[in-house]
Amino acid sequence: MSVTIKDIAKKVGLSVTTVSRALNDYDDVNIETKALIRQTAKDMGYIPNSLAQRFQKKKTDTIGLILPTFGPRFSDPFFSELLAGIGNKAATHGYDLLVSTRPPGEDELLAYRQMVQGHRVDGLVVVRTRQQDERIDYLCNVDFPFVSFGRTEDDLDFPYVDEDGAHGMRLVAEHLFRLGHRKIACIASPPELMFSQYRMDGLCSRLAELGSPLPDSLIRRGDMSQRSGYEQANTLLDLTDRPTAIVVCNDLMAFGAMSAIQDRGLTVGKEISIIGFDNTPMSAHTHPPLTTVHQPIYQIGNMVCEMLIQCVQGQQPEERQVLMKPELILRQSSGPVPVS
Amino acid sequence: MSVTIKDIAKKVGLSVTTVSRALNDYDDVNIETKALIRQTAKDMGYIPNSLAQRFQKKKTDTIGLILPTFGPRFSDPFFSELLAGIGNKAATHGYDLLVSTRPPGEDELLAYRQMVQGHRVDGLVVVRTRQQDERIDYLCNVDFPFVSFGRTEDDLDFPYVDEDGAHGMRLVAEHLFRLGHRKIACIASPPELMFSQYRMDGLCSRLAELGSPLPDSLIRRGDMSQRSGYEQANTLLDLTDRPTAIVVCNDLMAFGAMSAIQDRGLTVGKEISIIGFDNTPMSAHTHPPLTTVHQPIYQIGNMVCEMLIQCVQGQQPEERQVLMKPELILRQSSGPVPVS
DNA sequence: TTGAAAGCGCTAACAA
DNA sequence: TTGTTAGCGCTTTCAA
Repeated sequence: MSVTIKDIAKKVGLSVTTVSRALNDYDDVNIETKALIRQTAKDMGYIPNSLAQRFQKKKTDTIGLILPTFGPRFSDPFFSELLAGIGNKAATHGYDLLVSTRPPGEDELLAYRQMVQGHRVDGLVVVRTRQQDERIDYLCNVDFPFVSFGRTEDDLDFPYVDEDGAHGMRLVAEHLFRLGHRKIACIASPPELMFSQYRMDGLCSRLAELGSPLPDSLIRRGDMSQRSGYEQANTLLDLTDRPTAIVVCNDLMAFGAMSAIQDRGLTVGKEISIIGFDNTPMSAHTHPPLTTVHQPIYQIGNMVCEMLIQCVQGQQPEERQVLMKPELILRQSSGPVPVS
Repeated sequence: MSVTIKDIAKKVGLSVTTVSRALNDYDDVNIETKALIRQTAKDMGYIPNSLAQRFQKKKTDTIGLILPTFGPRFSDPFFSELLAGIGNKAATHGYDLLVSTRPPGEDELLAYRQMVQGHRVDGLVVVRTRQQDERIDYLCNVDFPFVSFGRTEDDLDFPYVDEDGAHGMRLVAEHLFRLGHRKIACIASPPELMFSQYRMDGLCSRLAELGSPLPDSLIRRGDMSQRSGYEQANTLLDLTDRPTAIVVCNDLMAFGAMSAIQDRGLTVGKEISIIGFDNTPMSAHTHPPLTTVHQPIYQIGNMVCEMLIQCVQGQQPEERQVLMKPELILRQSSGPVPVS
């Protein structure tokens, strides 16, 4: 089986304590002894049993992430990029990443409990925050280290990174208004998701300020998938007084909306403008390319992870609550209102 | 701090042994005693310390996955869907998923060593196999449980799931040939990836059989990203004797290729046909929708995970090597060769 | 049906 | 500079 420090101790004729100290580079070990032990360990192919180490230290050197995935067809580029951002940063600090995928609901909170109370991870990343977020309530309650991507409604004082969705949408509103659009519709994301609220707030308030408020009759709700973007766009296109622009709360639904428009022989960016949100890599490569709001997901993953590791190691991150200013990426899916 | 079985033992006035046995549902415990203990445990909010359990049992109930990600901009829907397939299946069996992201190279193998020899996981999933795959050599050598998604060149006898890429590409070749295309080009994926080889073999051999062999001058290599699909397509479009169809080895590059064509004012599916491979959710929503080869990634993730868990638990999976037959999905990006 | 005790591999307080 | 010893929380053998 595996080589243990006991084996090494036996081989060199010293105690396990000394071996342990030598391997952990303590400086109360004779320098030659240390060299001998370390060489022997290497020769014997010793690799510490991390199960034992962790048990003993009560640290897992692992951070957890529970992805809220609905249904089997989960493939939002959002998550894979976030995962990479978190995972790569974790790796540079010697941390592992433990991932579960659970649909929101009963089971989800259980997964959090198991990670926390089962001592499976040292800290958690929470993503896709909701208005009243039981996950965050729980983690605050048990005082477990976590950092979230996103805020919540009741402004608890926990560390987070978020993008300023309201600001992003204000840019969108101004852009469309400047292009002359006055019949603007919107396909929103699920209202319980916190970012939906910020984005809608920004869009509605800015449009109202500009004197072109968004009527309820032109608001649709989708589930963030292409399919639902497609379906919701169709209900808007069926209206007798069709909108000239549709603001879509995430790129994926925007792609679906574009198909719906094109299926009717209309030209995106001419007859109808479409604006997305996320700036997924795909958005630069649709036809026409999609005007959208950039969200630096990979960097956000990096930051969240960095902050979490600081928390876990007992330091206060210098910035506990970060709000990133998004940027509007102009492409060809949005254009001047058509003269008709 | 956390509740331990010792606390429960104290509370009910029994030994830790009895508590442990009651909680593990041994049948040599008085039925009433058992009920009392379990109820008490629940009341006290006991959750076993998995660190201790695992250390003791020498099992982690965790499977590992190391994603070979190049560069920071990692967002292939392929991985997120595979991850969901593996993760969800793992969860139903009570297994955790430990994920690292490493670019192929030195560090990557080290990550494997750490997972294996540090007892961090009970088994591993290997993805994106390469021709001579050191990861697989290593795992075979140390006789560690693993299942791969993909085969290797030297046909070692290890468990895998793969899709029959050669077959998929044969379908593509036949489809284009039937549509009258004779000037067919190809944007291939990196040659060291095993699936590239199968796909190219299938494409080239079938086209040759049909009497329309693919000349080297019409083969390009990309890195699987949209950007590189765009660039490589441009080099093909610059040719004086332009191809009438381009077969692209993955959807992402196909999307890029479509943009390149459209940027020149050409119509995809009319002047030039494009065929992808993967059937990512996005492919149904491009304009025009992409003809592609379906690869059931989520299900493959499920199967790989299922097989691995069987291996880990010491059973032989009934099928050790699974090859799935892909299907051609006809959409509007491919059409009859233009009359010119 | 229950309990005492050993031990998993490692670290660390304390003693020598 | 080194060794002795205890202990992390749990399972499991053995004895009662």
